[in-house]
Amino acid sequence: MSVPQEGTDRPIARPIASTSQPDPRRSEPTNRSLVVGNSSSTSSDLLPAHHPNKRTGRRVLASLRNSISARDLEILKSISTHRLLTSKHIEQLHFTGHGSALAATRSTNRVLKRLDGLQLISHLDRRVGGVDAGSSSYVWQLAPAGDRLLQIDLGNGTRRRQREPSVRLLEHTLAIADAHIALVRASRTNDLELVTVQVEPGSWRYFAGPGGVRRLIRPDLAVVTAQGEYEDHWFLEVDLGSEHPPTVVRKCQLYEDYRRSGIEQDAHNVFPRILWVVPNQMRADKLSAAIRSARLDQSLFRVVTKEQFVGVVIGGAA
DNA sequence: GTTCGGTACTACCAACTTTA
DNA sequence: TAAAGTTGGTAGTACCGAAC
Repeated sequence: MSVPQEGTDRPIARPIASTSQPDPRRSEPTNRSLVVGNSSSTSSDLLPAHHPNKRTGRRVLASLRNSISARDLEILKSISTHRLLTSKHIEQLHFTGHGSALAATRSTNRVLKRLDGLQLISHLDRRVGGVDAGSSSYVWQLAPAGDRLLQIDLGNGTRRRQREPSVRLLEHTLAIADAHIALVRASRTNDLELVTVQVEPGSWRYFAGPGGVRRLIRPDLAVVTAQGEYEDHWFLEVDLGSEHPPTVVRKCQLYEDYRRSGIEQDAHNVFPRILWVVPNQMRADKLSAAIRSARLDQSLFRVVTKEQFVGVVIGGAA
């Protein structure tokens, strides 16, 4: 669902489902760059100048790169993109052609164990508290070697610092991955066409606030879907029920400010609808009431449960 | 507290596929 | 063609929540 720019309520390439909302565009965009975290340094630059294995390390990584399959590399890229993924996430993304679900799971675990053995990935220790009952999946992250290998492959030089995530960050990161993979699965069943999905930090948007102050909105996902003749733009905010409604309202206000900048409309002719994905109906009612009670453009926001979320995206203009 | 059922994961083995 | 790698079936362990 997209909110059209005033005066140009349809995009150039494709008609867009839209709300009838005036668009008070104001300031000229002063900063439309996205933060992608790239730099021009090479992987050998990542090692200290005095490092005794500065060149050997790169050769080992190059050898590793040649020894792993294309699927292995895609798995590393997926983990890098999301920072943290469970075994089940990786199975749903990369192990879809197996004879049975059990076979897919087994194959997934074998491959992950092999990549773990190569020290390209590592898993967190937490395995307790799965869905309803039972153990939860392993949660995987790139190991330093896996990170460097990807930088070589992608020609980037920025490494991510390895650290144990907090429980809150872990849950939020995995919930975002859940949402992304739910869309991927829907696209596989032809329920919708997934045009683009940007995760953080690619989903971030900078804009100029009052007085030219640089401001930033950080959607969890920036998604463009297509259905038939229509293309829908969304900013997804995955809510775990941990933020107070006033905090959510402040974020909504920030989205309205960004909309007034006109940056998104200049790029796409439309402004995305902001979709809050919440854990249950009670939370949905609470956030909806908070947004209603604030001086916000109601048509810009939609609050849905995680069970309703894919259906709403498929519905587009719903 | 015990039992049961659900989920995730692993080990072993056999069959199949790929590669040198 | 043989070795190596991959895949799938079966059986088992570990862990947790729910029911009793």
